[in-house]
Amino acid sequence: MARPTEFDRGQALDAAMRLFWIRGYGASSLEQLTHAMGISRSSLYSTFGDKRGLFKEALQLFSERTLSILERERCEAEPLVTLPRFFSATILEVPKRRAARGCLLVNSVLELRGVEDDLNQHAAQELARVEKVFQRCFSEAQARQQYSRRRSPRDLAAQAMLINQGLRVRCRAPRTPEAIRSEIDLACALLDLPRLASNPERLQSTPG
Amino acid sequence: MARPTEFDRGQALDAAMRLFWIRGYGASSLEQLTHAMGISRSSLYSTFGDKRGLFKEALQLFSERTLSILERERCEAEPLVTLPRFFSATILEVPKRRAARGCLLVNSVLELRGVEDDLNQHAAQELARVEKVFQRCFSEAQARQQYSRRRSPRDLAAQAMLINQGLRVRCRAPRTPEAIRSEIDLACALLDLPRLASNPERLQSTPG
DNA sequence: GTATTTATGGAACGACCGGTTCATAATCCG
DNA sequence: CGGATTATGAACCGGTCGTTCCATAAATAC
Repeated sequence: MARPTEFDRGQALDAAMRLFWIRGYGASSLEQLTHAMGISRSSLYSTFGDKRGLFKEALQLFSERTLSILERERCEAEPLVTLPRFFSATILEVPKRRAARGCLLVNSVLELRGVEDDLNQHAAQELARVEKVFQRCFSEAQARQQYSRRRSPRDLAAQAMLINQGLRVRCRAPRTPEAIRSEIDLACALLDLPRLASNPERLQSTPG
Repeated sequence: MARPTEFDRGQALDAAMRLFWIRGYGASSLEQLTHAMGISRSSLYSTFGDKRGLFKEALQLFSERTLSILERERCEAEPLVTLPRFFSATILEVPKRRAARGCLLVNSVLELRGVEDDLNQHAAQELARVEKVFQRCFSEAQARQQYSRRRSPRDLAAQAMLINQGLRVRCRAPRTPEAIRSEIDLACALLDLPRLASNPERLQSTPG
């Protein structure tokens, strides 16, 4: 046998994902990455291959976290409130700095088109997985007679994703928390979904 | 007197804007910029100051072009169809490659947050000017009794901008023209705006 | 203990970055 | 033509990029 790895692979990947989330792929330098991850360049390269490999895993991690939040909300309450609660959970009920990161998948789709097209496709595919969960929400809501059947779940999910992406763009622009809150309400109204309860926002000031 | 400038400042700026539009700010190197603009580094620096200054002017140029398209559509037809026609003019009735660029302002807001915050603010401000025109469209449509007064023009403009941003994200993801077309229809439906006529898409294959 | 295997930190790589400098080319004025 | 002025291209700057390499540290097997 031989010397065991000192760092936690999952923790290191988590830190890398957070940096990519804030600064994007291109603007995250190796020095910043290794510093944030708490490991050396050689460990990074032996563990994740190269910067692109690390980024792919970060995209995957982000996608799975997002899907798990979405699935949790979907199981905890009626399908009709899944999306509003998802918006709230990922935008309002997080530290302000974190909300300003937007969505790593959306950020990556925009940054990498025409520059790193395979990474762009990777991000777009993961976004499609999210949209599929949106679709299931509308499908179940219609089955329970809680939502109009005028449109197919597929179209509704596309509309929801359109609005979700709009919200993630808004998050990256400088905006007050009240403005964000108001835009989430407007977003829910567009989709004929119930607005959030009056005070679900447990905003924290701790960085994350 | 002295030696006259050889290149056209406007043309050079236009070429720079196009490169920023495709590759973003960070991924556009000085070498690529000077090559695209057809001028040398010294000319670039004596004319535009530095890369940031050039980018600011590019943002401005893009914003004014966008606003002029929007104003043109607003004057040519009823305010109710301004937005659908704006979507069509900027997404459908352009070469495929150009549509894939999305919107420079949206791209910049996402790329530069936390990296170049003043440039990010610059882009966000220009987006706000676009939203103001959206607002005027809804205001006029309501005045002409062509649109419900249930919401204020301000809220309606915010909703329209949300959807506009969503569409610009979609444009940067790999999608077929038919899918894009369908999403524009879904976007218009969300806003209770008339869908586009059956065949307004004069798609070109020439690069631009 | 010794041999073996693997992880680690840090130095070093070539390439390219944005930005600057400067000698030269090109124009106009007289 | 000669002199003044300005645009231009190419070389150069220090710095940073992503990546590779290697000597060393740390663990197990014998």
